[in-house]
Amino acid sequence: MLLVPQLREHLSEIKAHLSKKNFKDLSLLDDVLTYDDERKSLKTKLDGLNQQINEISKKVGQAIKTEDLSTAELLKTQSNSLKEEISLLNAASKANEEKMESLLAQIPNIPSAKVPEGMTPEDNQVIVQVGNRPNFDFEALPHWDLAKKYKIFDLELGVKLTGAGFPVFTGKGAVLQRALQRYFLDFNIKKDYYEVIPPLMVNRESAFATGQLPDKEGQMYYTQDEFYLIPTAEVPVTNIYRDTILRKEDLPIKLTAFSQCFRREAGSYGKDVRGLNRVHQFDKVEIVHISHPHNSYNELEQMKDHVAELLASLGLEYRVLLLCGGDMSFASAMTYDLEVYSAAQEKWLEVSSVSNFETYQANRLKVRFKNDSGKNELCHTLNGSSLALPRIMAAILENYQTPQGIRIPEVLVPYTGFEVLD
RNA sequence: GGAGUGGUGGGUGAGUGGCUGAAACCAACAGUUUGCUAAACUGUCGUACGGGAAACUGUACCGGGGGUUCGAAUCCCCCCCGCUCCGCCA
Repeated sequence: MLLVPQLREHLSEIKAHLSKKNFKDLSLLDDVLTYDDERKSLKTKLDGLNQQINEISKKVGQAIKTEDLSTAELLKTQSNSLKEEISLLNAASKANEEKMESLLAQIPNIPSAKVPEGMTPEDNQVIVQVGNRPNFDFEALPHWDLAKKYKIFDLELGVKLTGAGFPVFTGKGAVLQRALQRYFLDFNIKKDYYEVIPPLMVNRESAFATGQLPDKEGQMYYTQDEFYLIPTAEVPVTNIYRDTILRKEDLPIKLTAFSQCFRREAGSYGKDVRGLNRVHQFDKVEIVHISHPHNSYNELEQMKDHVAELLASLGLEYRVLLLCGGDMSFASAMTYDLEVYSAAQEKWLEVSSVSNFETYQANRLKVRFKNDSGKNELCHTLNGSSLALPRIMAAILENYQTPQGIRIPEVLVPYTGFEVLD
């Protein structure tokens, strides 16, 4: 959520930046400020009335002590008449704040100045493109065909066990999947990330704090115990620091976590969702930073470079996109997408998305640190995938295929124990 | 699932109606001193919002919500969560 004082101070700039995000409803911002004015004036009135009651109550106590019962009775009547006024104002102020919150929740994060203009994926800026694509002198198969040929994963079996979009990894495919998990984690740990294994279900508060609720409720699986299955490890991991005040020296906090991720992805069908391109349950290794506001964009660059290095180490051709305003997510201030080229599908697959949320999440999370003047200040939060497994798996299968089997990238061989998947 | 017990500031923990926004201790921070990777002493030390240029000041908050009362951390009701024992299971 945006911060109202910022909104007040930089209204016209914020409006200008938001239109870059294709956000049309700019009058919402003015409405928020109107509600905020009302909030303040109600608060002032209420505080004054409460003060009066407090003073009267003290006098009642004294009067009773000195056995001046008639004064006490008189004061009680005064207090009672104030109470009616207070309960009216209380109701008004509650309604006011709820309305203001709900408006505020509809306003997306402000894109950073560096975010390019644009509405569609075509407007994203390609920052770098690295690596070579394989030249096949045979007919290259998409990964869903390779999966059948080499028994790597089985989607039909998943349908039997659960439903569409729940792949069952089998044999060497399962080993490769496990190798990827471990390799990614080890790579992150070498770069000073601290590993956690979070719960796969979270409560309502956690889902709200990172912004999954209320807007994306339909995207999450929900259990009878009122827990949400996590759509990404970002949710539990970032929530570790919910409602905390950190010391400046603690920053940045760099965490990594492997988890299964669960997404309902309602209403998506067709070619883009074949094979592992889009599934309901998948594996992902996530990185999360809690950062000092002055350093967060530095850290965004580091995270982006970190993921790029990881992709390069797998020998995959990749490119880095700086997303344009219109293609960014609601809560992000700036996002890099990393994509690998799938030679057999002949298209780019998004395998990581690295974002700086600035204070947008931190405001809900209440993650703060003591700044130099001793005041509590919101941290910035960032996160990214490092990496999402299914599409990496797809890209490895497709790009490393030979007529004899799938070659395993060198860095993974110590983890798989075999060099060719056949 | 059954029974019991409890939720207070960064932590431990006192507090059963006004003198309690909250003792004490620990941690943290600042300073003094003896000078040596430490100890002792002194001081500071919750959060949010409002008013104010500021010093400062007001209000709210003792798991959450409601109620009783002039006045609630303290009494009543509902809900949530933790812990212990039993049961079940890995």
